[in-house]
Amino acid sequence: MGDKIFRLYDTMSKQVKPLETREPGHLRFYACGPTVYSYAHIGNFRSFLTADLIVRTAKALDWKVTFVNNITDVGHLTGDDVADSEGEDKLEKALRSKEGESFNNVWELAEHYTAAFEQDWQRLNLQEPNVRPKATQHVRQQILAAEDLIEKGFAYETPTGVYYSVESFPKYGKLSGNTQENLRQAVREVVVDDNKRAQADFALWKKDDHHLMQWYSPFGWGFPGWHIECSVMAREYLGDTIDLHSGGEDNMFPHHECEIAQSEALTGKPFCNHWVHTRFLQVNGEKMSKSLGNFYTVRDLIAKGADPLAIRYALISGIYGKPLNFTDQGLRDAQANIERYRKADELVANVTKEGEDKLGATLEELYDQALDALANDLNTPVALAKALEGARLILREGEDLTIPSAASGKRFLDRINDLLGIVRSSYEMAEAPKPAAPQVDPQLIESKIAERAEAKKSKDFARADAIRTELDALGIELRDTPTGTEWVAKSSI
RNA sequence: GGUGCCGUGCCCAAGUGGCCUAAGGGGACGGUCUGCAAAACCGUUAUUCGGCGGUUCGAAUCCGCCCGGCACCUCCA
Repeated sequence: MGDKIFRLYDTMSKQVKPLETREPGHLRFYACGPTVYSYAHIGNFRSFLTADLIVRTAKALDWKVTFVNNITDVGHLTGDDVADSEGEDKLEKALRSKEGESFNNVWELAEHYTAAFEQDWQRLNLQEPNVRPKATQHVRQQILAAEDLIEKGFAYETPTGVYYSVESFPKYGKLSGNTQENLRQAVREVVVDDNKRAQADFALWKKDDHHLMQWYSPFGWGFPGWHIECSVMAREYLGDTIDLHSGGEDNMFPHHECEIAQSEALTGKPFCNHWVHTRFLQVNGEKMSKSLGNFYTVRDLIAKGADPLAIRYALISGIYGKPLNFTDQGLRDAQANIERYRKADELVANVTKEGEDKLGATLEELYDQALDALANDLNTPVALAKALEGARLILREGEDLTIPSAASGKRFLDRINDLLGIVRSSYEMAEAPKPAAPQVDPQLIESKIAERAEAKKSKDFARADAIRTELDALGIELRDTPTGTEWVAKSSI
């Protein structure tokens, strides 16, 4: 099994190629994490889910994985107005905004959103990274890197900061397909800083003694540039050359381009052998934006009654390299599928019938097909189709499911869950397991169900149906099963 | 202007030269089950792949042009 090939599209070479590890069977993987100035939205998580599926696939191939996902808790600049001079800090801006009013300072704000991010991460059932380093805890290394780059002739100091000289690194632009000539032309319209040698030069350190987050450096008070944190943290936890680096498509330029320039200038070695970028998520066929009102955070959707695993399912139902259209209908589709897995999972847990194993061989084959699909440029739709086919095979047996078949079924669901994370969450949810319908008292529901059972017993079906209709209006759906009546809260999504 | 991704049934979405008269899900319709429902299960639902040309024995898949969507080009995953 260890000889299976894991193919992924590589942005640098613009082709699908085998993911290779410098140390056989050990993947060193860095995924760019969030800037913690607000709650993560589902588009952020589409990108993190790509990383999660890569980790899961690699593990399923029996690789060892060292996975690093950073937290950017330094504000940097909003860049909406002036990019590299006096732009506004994102954390500072968030601190002043309405939702920021409850924080005493930027540090508390960053901590709050970091904790929220980690919670969302777990709710969507992503596997924990080996290291989740924070930019603020690596400022010293970032300063040292800036000094080192000056010494090596790749950077220079000005009255406003320390800048990387793009012209000193001829490969700059290779990842994103930009030429330095194009960048010169594009940048000229946006940025004006006469202290910089070339306008495309980017900051390693910003001098600013008014910034809410500032540190002392040989260059005076200030804060590090955005790109240097990833170069420093990737090197610290994964070494000079890493196997794989991922991020959203917007990270291609400038962020990853700058990382390459910094890291390779620092070490003289190749920085990364394989680049993966996730395409943006669209919502109802449009760009997700606050002004269009189609901007969803993970917690908003959960608060509206969406099952976290359904959100996960919906977000991985398209290939990472293509735009994916997220719709309410898509979320409901996902919900229906998640429920099927839950049903199958329940079914295999309670079996008493003796007999043959009728499912083992077929399920084994389906699992292999699902894994093959993921190993083939992370083809999640095919993997999900195979997984669902297996779940249906289990459900089809129903009451006839034998103990050996159920054991095979359980093994299948366990392995599918390790691979795709859609059967059950690895994390204990502190919140109520039954989402939505918080306004309905469960005791009331139970008493209504009991009342209805009496009515049914005395063949008063009109009364029974009336109770069912009554609860339905409250958002409670009844299901009569051989073992009694169950209820589910209807999702409001 | 430069650099990429994409356009498949009512909706979402695989497939990227023959196994495609196009996977899978949702929806709809029919059936099993049920007092009736719901859930689950079974079945039906694209001779066609944005448009027009071309290459080829053969194209949704390759090439050209056109139309449409998305992204990046200094800090939004």
